[in-house]
Order: sequence, then structure tokens, then C-alpha cells
Amino acid sequence: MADAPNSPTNNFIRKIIADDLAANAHGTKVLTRFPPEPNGYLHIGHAKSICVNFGLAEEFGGQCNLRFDDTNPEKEEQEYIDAIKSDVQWLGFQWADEVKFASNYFPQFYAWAIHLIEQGKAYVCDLSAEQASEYRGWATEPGKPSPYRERTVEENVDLLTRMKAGEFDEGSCVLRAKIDMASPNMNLRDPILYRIRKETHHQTGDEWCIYPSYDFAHGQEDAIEGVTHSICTLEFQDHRPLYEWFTENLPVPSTPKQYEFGRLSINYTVTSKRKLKQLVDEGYVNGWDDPRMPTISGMRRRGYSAQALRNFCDGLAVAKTDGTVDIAQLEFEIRNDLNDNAARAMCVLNPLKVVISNFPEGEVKTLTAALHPNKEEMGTRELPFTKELYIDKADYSEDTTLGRKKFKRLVLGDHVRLRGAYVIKADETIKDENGEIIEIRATLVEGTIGANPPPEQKPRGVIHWVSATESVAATVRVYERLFNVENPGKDSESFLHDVNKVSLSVVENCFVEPAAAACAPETRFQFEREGYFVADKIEHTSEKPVFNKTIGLRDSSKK
RNA sequence: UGGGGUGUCGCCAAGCGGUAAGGCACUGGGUUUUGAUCUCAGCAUGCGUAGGUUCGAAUCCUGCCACCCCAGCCA
Repeated sequence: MADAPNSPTNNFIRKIIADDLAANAHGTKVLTRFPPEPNGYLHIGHAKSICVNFGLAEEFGGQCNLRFDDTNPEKEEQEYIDAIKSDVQWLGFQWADEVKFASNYFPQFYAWAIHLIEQGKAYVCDLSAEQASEYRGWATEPGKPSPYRERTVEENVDLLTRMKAGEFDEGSCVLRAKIDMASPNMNLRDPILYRIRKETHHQTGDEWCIYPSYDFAHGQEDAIEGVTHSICTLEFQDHRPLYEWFTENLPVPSTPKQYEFGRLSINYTVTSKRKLKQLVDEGYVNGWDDPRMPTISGMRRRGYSAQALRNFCDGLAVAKTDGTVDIAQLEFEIRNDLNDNAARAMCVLNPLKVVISNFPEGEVKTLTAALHPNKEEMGTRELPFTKELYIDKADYSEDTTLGRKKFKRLVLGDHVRLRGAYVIKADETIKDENGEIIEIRATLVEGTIGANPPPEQKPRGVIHWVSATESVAATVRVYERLFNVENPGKDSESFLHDVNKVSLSVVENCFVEPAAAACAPETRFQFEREGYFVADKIEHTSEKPVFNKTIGLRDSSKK
């Protein structure tokens, strides 16, 4: 895969793979894997991991597995599996053959547990969780051996068999590896291999009541699948010795190696499945795919394109630093992609009626407008012009002292260009009994479609508009940041305290030009001078259009 | 605290002993029927810090400091 234009020139994992290939360390193929636990929806951080794993594989002519690390039935659900598959595909990646599940290998894991017992390297421990914690010791003090550490092979096999048969209650015992209770690495102080969970599993039903721990599963899953480079995040560095202990002490078919890189954090949001689930469960947002969520499905519904997300991820470093990327970096990629690929259209969010005095009543003049100012190949759309129009309230002022540089919009007595149409002059303001402006009377300057008026009628600027009679009433949802602070929860009791309570505004009675209203759900537009918008995936119809604001245009006006 | 990591511009980041790439953000100029796009220019005598080695150090050595991770029968 070619580097994205701004992507870091290299990274340490890429070098390792290139060196391994050169040294023929794993043969000539590269196999990576993306191993989510199906306990929530994927977020922007996972998008990075997906891009790294699938991207590296693709770059070296290899493949990437999608494998569900489903070793804990308590938190996992089929809904998450479906959503994760859909998100990966939407991003444009295809996993190697069929989807994999850790649960596919449960019988093998069990056989290997018996193997470890027979080698004297595992034992059933009856310590309670609290006792085990005490026995584990602390940073400066070594742990003490469990009183059950020296059970015989026969006894351990019998006990494990009965654990599997469901004879014991949850929490009454576990299977542990016999490694080193004095290790400075806590993960090596006789880690748990199996625990009892009398819970129905989404894949295996009630077939098992003992479930392997992450450590006892992950490396073996990689080994079974022939993964060559097992790429994970920094917090697993301390687990690498354990990962290797299993591949060394078990008759695994291959010996994958684990490499860790820094997980992605972004300011003004959270990237933690636990926290995101809380936002959903406690009603701060309307579901995992709420456009304010940093989930892949949320960003999709917001109107972010898969390409923009991939460009963003490809621009991130794969390194061991754990920094926080500025959300502006993501927003740049969104605008950059949408500027190139979104068709232009016009939509008035705060309508103010303009009546063109010198345009015949009832006539519809069909203009033609480009779908993109710099890409002729994108074609054109029809744009109806009528006597009554709408412009945005913010684009009109009666203050005739406003400088032309300062206010490049319509001012009483002055000229402005209606985008793609005529130059008009505001002649009169109509107000209601409260002094509220309800209508503007204007005249158009003949011959100004596709041509400039004489210098004395030079427009102050260009504003967007829509026909009052030919446009379609639409709902537009405008989103602000979900959090008020850069690092939610950093300086408050809970990240929930930093939630922006007014992150959603639903604007009814907007007017969108007919060509845009007719679009299919998930069609992205740039509503000129407003920003990028997408027709809602679920609720949009041509009759009752619903658009979500993806992001505003850059605004360099000095306020 | 014991162990594992990391420290280069406001943010991300390349660099791996030869004299600080790039992107975002920001600032200023130009073009423009989007205050958009595009375009031009500016933006670290400095690489956590203190010493040392060297003709030469962000890069090597030593000490110190800061931050992150582990101490779940979560992953």
C-alpha cells in the first residue's frame, strides 16, 4: 500500500517485518490479526489498529485475520460481533477467509491445559480471589506459593476435569500456571489459565463452564492461525514474557512474536469501550452510532468517509510514545477528503424571505450549477430560481455603515451575488409588529448570470440561497463537541461531568435545494458556505430530508 | 515503591555520530461567483535535565527528573 501523502516515513514494526522477510524468519508470508473482544462497538482507536494490522499485511503481500477474542461470555454479545464486522468492511478491509473466534479453539486450549498439568506446570488453586491477591504479594515483596501449588498431576487432572464438568461453583477454584511467585513481573506470579463462568456463551452456548484467560488464549490463538506478527498496544508489554512462556512450553504449531505500539488518544473525546458504553447506557447519546460518538459507526453516521478515516490513521505514527492527537488533525482529514469528493449544494438553515421585484410571479427559471467548482467531471445539477427566495438571516444587515471587507453579504441598498445566479440589490426591509425582519424586497441585475455587473454594482460578496417555492423543507442536526474539555475526567470526578449538555441542536424548517433533497441516505454534500453534511443513514427520505452536519468549513473571517 | 515503557516546535512526528524532515495548528501575502478550495511565505542556534566521551552528540556513556502501564478469577 502506498503511503498516504502525510504519513510518517517509517515505523519500527515495518522495519521488523521487512527484516524478518529478508531473513526468512517466518517463511515468505506475513499474517497479522485484528483481535477485538465483542464487548462494545469499535472506535477511532480501533480504526488505527485496523489500519496498522490490515495495512501492514497488505503492504507486504500478506493477509490479516479478523478474530474475536471471545473468552469472557459475561460481557460479550452477538450484536457487537455483527457491528464490528460491518465496521471493518465499511473501512474497506477484507479479512483472510472466514472470521475466526477464540472460542473455535476451546477444545485445543483445554488439551493444552492438561498438557501443562502433566508437565507439572499448572495446578488447580482453591484460593479465593481475595486470598490469591494477598498471596500474590506486592511490587517490593515477592508473593508466597499457594498452598495448592504442589498438588499431584493426578489430582490436578481430576480437579480440572471436574471443573469442566461443572462440579464447582464460580470462584471456587481456578487453574494456574506454575511459573514464579517472586517474579518482579506480576504477570508471571502464577497467572490464571482458566476460571469458572456458568454463563451462556454467544458462540458455544452452554458447552463450557470454564473459560480461558486472555493470557492463556491469545498467543495460542496466534500460533494456531500462523500469525507471524502479533501487534498490540503498549499495556500488553508486561504480558509478552507470558505470551512467550506459553509458546515455549506448549506444542504450538508456530511461534508468533508480539510487538506493541502506542494506542491512539484524541483530545475532546474518550476512547474507551467502557466509557462509551456508559454514555450509551446512561442516555448521554442516542446509541453507539450517535454522530457525536467517536465510534466507527458514529463517525460514519456523522458523515465521515472511510477514506478520510484511513488517511487520518495512515498519518499517525506507529511508535511507542503515548501521545494525544489533536482533534484538528482528524478534522483536517475529513475536510480534505470531503472537499474533493462531496458534491456542492445549497441549504438555508435560518430562512429569511427575499422577494425579487423584477422577476415574474410564478415563473421557474432553471439554472445549471456545477456540482464541484474545481472538478468539472463531477457534472452539474439543476437549480430553480423563482421570485421568492430564502437566504440565511445571518447574511443580511440593515447597517449600511458596515465595511465591504468586514461584511461580505447583503446590506440594505447594496449588491450581493446569489451563488450560481444573479447579483441582486436589497431595496427595502419588511418588518413585523415586533420589529423583526420578515422579508426583503430586492431587484436583480439583468445579465449577471455567469457575468459580472459594471463596477458600480460590484457585489459585496457571494451568499447562498434557495427557491422558496421549489426547495424542500428539511431537518438539519448540528453537532458540537461531546465534551467541553480536552481531557474528559482529568480534572473532574468523572468524565461524565465534562459532557457538553448542548452538543446536539435539531434545526427544523431548513430549506434545501431539490436536487440535494432527492439524494439517497448517506450521500455527502458540501452545503456551500455552511459546511459538510450527510443525508442521515436511517431517517432521511426525499420527502422529509434529514441531514447531519459533519463539520463546518474552515472560517478565516476575523470576528 | 519492584518491574515494564516513554521523553525532539502548541499537537503528532522523522532522525540512529556529521551539524534539526514533514503534517496539523497558528501568522501574513496572492487567486477566487463558497469569508471554502488553491497558492506563496513565516514558524526549534534547539532535541526532559546535568555532566562525560568525541574534531563533531538529538544521536554514545553516566546520574537525575517527569509522565504512562502492571499489582482483575477484564482484555
